[in-house]
Amino acid sequence: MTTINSPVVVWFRQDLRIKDNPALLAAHQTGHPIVPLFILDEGNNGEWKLGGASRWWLHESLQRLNKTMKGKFCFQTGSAGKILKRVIKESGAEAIFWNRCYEPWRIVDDARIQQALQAKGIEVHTFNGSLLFEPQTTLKSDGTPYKVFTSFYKNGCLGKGNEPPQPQKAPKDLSLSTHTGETLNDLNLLPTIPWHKKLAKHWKPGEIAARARLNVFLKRGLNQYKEGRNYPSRNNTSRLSPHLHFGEISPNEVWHAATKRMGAKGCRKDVETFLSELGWREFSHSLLFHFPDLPRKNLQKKFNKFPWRKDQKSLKRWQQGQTGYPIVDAGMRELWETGYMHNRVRMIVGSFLVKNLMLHWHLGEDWFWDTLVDADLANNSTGWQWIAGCGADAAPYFRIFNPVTQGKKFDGDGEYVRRFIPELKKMPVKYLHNPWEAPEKVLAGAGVQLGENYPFPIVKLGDSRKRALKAFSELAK
DNA sequence: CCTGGAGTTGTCCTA
DNA sequence: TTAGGACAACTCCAG
Repeated sequence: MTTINSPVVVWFRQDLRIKDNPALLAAHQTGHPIVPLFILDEGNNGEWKLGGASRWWLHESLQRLNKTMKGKFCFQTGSAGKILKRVIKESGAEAIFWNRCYEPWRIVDDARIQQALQAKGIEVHTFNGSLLFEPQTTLKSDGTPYKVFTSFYKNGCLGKGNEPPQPQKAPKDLSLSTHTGETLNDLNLLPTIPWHKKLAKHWKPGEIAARARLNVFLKRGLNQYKEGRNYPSRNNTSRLSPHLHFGEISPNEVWHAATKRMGAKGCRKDVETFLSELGWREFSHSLLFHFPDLPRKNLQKKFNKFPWRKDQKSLKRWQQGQTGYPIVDAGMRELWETGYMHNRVRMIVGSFLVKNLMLHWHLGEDWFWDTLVDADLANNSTGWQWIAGCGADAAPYFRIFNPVTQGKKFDGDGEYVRRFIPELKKMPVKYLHNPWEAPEKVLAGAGVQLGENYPFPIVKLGDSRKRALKAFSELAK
């Protein structure tokens, strides 16, 4: 850069933080004033437009980052390529910094933008700000990508004594430069009907809240994590997923903070299990990178002829938490109410949709995409392919979750179901997960009238299980 | 190239 | 009551 005092641009995307943000740090170290920029570019991501819950989170997160930046953020809407060119020209910037993103359309678009800017003599500096290890660096010795988690994790990214980088400090005394743009509200991220107010009751987006969440988890959730993470009414899961998705906290920071607890008495297994969840995040991103069709195409081709049913009515019931299976309905209502669902329950509702209802995994994937605050292309696609059994390292087809067994096992006292299904609040625990089997007297005593204030099961477990097993086993032939 | 062990999270039946 | 095996075969991966 030749011109003294010419600004540099930092293009923020899924790295909405100042600590351990390599692009921001590098820009800061140039000594030039920084134009912090966010572009809402919805033109190039095909059918994966930001979901409703994600839009709310993004709005909140940007608002907080803008505050950290003393209100100097430059917001823009439109084509990223065009806007970058314009902002760079208008501001007189000679360099731009960003952290890389991994959605297939972004990889393509970013490469194009980088080339175009460099052709104009602009310095472009890009960094890894979102992953412990980037997907192109973790390959088998024959140069091909891993398809099995355990090998990927143990021999791949953590192989040969590899350790994720230590997090870097937040730059002090940022020198910021204003550039005219739109306001945050102009991005129109919030819905017109204020349904997002309920999300705000359960979540606090932003970097400060993300770090606070991490600390609460380390203090209260990590102990007994390995066991406790399976029980949806307990507070053992980290709930860091949306913070990680939007880059409000870096995986490096989370990794090293958790690793420090390894020495605590009896905590080693818990820490290891938690770290492996970060490993799954890496694995998902690796799969998406190497198999960009992952969100829409069965990784195992033989699934292309699977006889998915078409049944709008059942889909609706599933979405609304009206299937008549309490643990499934509680999960779907948790999702609608809070923008989140406990991991074990995600598997239960997923298995139910794909196996018991035999509806296409894309339908579940789409619904999660729209309603989850942690909606993430890599994690969402990998998860649905796994539960449908068509992905890499997938669940065997005969692994069909029984919602009653799962409910009794992992929500034995029914606390979770009662929390999200008030109409079953008074059901005795013996019939809470299978109210259709309760004697009339018990139902009446609990104020439950099946078919009136809580539905009868929409499918029979035994029959639908057999139907799925048959369909899945026929695929092999 | 060959070989053998293994693969996140289940369920159901039988003895 | 509980523990073990069947469920299916295939692909992946390391040596």
